[in-house]
Amino acid sequence: MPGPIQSLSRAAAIMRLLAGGERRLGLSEVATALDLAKGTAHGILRTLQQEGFVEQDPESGKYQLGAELLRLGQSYLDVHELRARALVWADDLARAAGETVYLGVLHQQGVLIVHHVFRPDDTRQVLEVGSMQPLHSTALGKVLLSYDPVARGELGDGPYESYTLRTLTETADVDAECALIRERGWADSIEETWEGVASIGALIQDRRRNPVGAVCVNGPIERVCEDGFVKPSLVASVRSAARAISRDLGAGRF
Amino acid sequence: MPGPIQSLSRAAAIMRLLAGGERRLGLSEVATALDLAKGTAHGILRTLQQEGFVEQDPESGKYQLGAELLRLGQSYLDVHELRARALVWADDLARAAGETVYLGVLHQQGVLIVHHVFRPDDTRQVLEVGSMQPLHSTALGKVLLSYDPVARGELGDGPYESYTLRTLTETADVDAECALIRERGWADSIEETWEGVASIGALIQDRRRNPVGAVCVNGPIERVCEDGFVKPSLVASVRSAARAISRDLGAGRF
DNA sequence: CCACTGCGGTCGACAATGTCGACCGCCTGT
DNA sequence: ACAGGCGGTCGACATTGTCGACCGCAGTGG
Repeated sequence: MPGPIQSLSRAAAIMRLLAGGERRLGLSEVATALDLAKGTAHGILRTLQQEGFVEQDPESGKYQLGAELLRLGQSYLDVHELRARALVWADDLARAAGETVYLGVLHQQGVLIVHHVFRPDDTRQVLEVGSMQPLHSTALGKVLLSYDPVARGELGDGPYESYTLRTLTETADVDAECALIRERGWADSIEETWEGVASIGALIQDRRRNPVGAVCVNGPIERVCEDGFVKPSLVASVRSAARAISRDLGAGRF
Repeated sequence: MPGPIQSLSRAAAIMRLLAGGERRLGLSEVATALDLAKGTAHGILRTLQQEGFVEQDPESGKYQLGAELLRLGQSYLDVHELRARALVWADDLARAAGETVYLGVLHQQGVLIVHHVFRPDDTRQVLEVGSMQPLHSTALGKVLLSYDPVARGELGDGPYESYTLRTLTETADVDAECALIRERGWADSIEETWEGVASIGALIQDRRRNPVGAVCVNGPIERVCEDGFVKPSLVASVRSAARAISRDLGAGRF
């Protein structure tokens, strides 16, 4: 049965729609947005609600995502092998670098953050686990673009979204950058996504040498850079952390 | 169409199954566990995989939960009104009490942790957001049991699971405890779930005075208790935080 | 080395199933 | 009081998901 199950795809589309709009959505809004008959949308929403994937505000009748998704998302993290192996290394890296550490994997057209170590002893920070970052303007993303053909395929062509003056928006520029990254073995991103923020990333491979994710350190440009370039000592720390995690995954038998 | 959509319910069951077993599951395992034809299970898994809810280990062919669940789970938190309003109050409470703070809502037969403030300046701790706690042996759970008839209904009767010597396992004992909680307006749990750990919880209501969740402080018995009882000052802090959050939700118009 | 057994995956017939659009009652704003 | 919008229901229809037999492969024990 090589066709996807229609009702399931539609249910997924509804959940993505609910995740996208920051506010609750009514039945009719959902139906028209996805071009479904109201009855059909209602049947799907009813089932999703029953299963806990969607909740309905009893006052307004509008729908939002449900708690079961949080629970299952947590289960995803529990099983995630890369994350489990990387926990301790990421911690060490954050301590050594004195900066925030992210661990990301390719997901659809972006990088999904699966682990986040707060910058040691600093102000309050928000946990980024579960959020997405763009492929073409972050260190994590550019690492994956450089080594994972699937990631490059997902990105496609055409001008990419610009976040700052330094964002690379042209296909040719990004591809050239990726060639450089492959050559030297690490990626950086200096104010390409957020003003004042720079990061350095490196690849994580599994036992078959397939790219499975990336680590990066992330911090204010004043602390991460020197004379306009990222600090070599930080690059070394990130690369050695990435190698350590890869070895832990079984890629280390050189 | 008052019947749930079969394929959707089955897909949900598959995801729950994958979330339950800590290891990856094969197609046949899934099919037999849920009493489905292999072809049917495969169709559902294929669709779930395509949508990112399930991933397949290309080596072994076995299935596990997918990254999209993490992303959607995060979106759930983003929209969650109770959590958004409670963020700052929970922080204040943690600082004032010097202990871990949890924020939980009823979900199925347990309490789902939707926010977790780490104990201030202490050792490394694991984030509990997304995990579940039992209803009958935690401060959060007993608060919800006492005020939310739905929670009481979900719990059912019969001896409950015992975690320590102090866990209440009999229906009558739990109900008596809940009556006491309603009378005094707060719940505690001293070593009823984990040895050496005590917690104090209070109810959060929305603008229509419906129970929507609970807050608690949680810490080692030596710091939370005095002479075998929880410290009154902590009780006061928790209750005032719960009132503050409720007021923020619109319940405060007395 | 080769049956054998288990796996994940495919196929096509069948009818159970989800879909559709008209309809209902309710609430809100006019 | 009315009109217009909402969420929700209903029943006929045929599209759609389901089923069980089948395929090729990999590991295994004789």
